[in-house]
Amino acid sequence: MAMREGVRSGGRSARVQEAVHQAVKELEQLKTREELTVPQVASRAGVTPSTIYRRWGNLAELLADVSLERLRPDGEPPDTGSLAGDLQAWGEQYLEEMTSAPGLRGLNDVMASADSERRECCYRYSESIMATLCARAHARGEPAPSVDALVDGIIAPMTYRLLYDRETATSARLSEWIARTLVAID
Amino acid sequence: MAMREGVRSGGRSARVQEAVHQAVKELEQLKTREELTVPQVASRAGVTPSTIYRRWGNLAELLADVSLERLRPDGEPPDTGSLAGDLQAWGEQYLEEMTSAPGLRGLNDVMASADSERRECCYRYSESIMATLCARAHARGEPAPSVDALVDGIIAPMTYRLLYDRETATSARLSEWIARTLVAID
DNA sequence: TTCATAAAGCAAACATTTTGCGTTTGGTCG
DNA sequence: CGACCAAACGCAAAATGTTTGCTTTATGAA
Repeated sequence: MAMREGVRSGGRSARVQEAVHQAVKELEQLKTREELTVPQVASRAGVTPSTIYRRWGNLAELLADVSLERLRPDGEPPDTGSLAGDLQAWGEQYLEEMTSAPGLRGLNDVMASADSERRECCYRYSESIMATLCARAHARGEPAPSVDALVDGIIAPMTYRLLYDRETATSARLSEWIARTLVAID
Repeated sequence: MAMREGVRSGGRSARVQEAVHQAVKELEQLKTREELTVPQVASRAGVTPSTIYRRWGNLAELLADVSLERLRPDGEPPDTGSLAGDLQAWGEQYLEEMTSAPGLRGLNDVMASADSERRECCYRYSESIMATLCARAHARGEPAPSVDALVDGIIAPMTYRLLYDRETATSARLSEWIARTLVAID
């Protein structure tokens, strides 16, 4: 009875998804984005191309789907004892991830996807991390800006620089963004 | 002698480029991005597909190339008498452009391009506008932040919200970004 | 176990992309 | 000005990728 929209969750369907994702991850390391094709992925995953086309639509969506997983934060950000410290620590690690070849490709794959929901998903990841750090600050009795202010003051310039002018996405600048954002607490 | 890299600038080459760009602009209004194909564009431009493939590589790059033109600022931003006013006026107009269907598509096309140079180009457009407004402020004897501070404080959150959470890219928020950025002048 | 149907396989039809080769045409230099 | 070289284009065949109709498999619920 709990069947809604007729989506299959377990068994073969899940196995195929897993195999295809795995195949993409493996092939990404052997080939550039340009020379990666759906038939290749299908063949390595032991699946027919039509399965991939019917499920993901095209290569861009498949890649975005796989990359979104990689972009999802996997653990709690480290607690350094202060909001500024937490932001710096988390930001530096994020910058490092995103300036690496796979991180950059992941970012691009998500940006290239026609499905805007995926980008919103990235946004929500960042938002939830900022909320976590904010909550921590409050628990410590530390004054903290709103989550929106953190997103606008730190996430936005960091992401903007990563996307538009990679060279300037540095941890030195990160410090400035943090400082500016934290002095402006109402 | 002024021939560098052997790129053709005039004559047929330019005519073909113009025809292809024109064809893309026309077809964009009749079809969605999904149903637009290289052969279609070629046919409407009176050109063979192979010409397009050899020159642009693929549809994504062609669309990004065309969209980059649209994104280029075409005139001087209006002078309102104050830096805050200039930023608000320019920003509102930019937001309006970018939340429209063609503006959004243009933004997406550039983001989907594999060529990062195009994104850097967008960055430079914004940077030069901020520089213009800064120079104006200086001429008036008004205190003004650095261009980088304006980019990080205003362009970045505006672009970030446009890309990741369109609903929140509003002129009300723009006012906040401007206020925050201008009070922080060193 | 049985049943209904979502999802996968298969293969043919279809569309797009690549490529080799001959032709046109800018830009430069004698 | 006229000849030359190479870039860019056209054409068409070949290779490759994508879509689609139909059949088969196997999940989840009764």
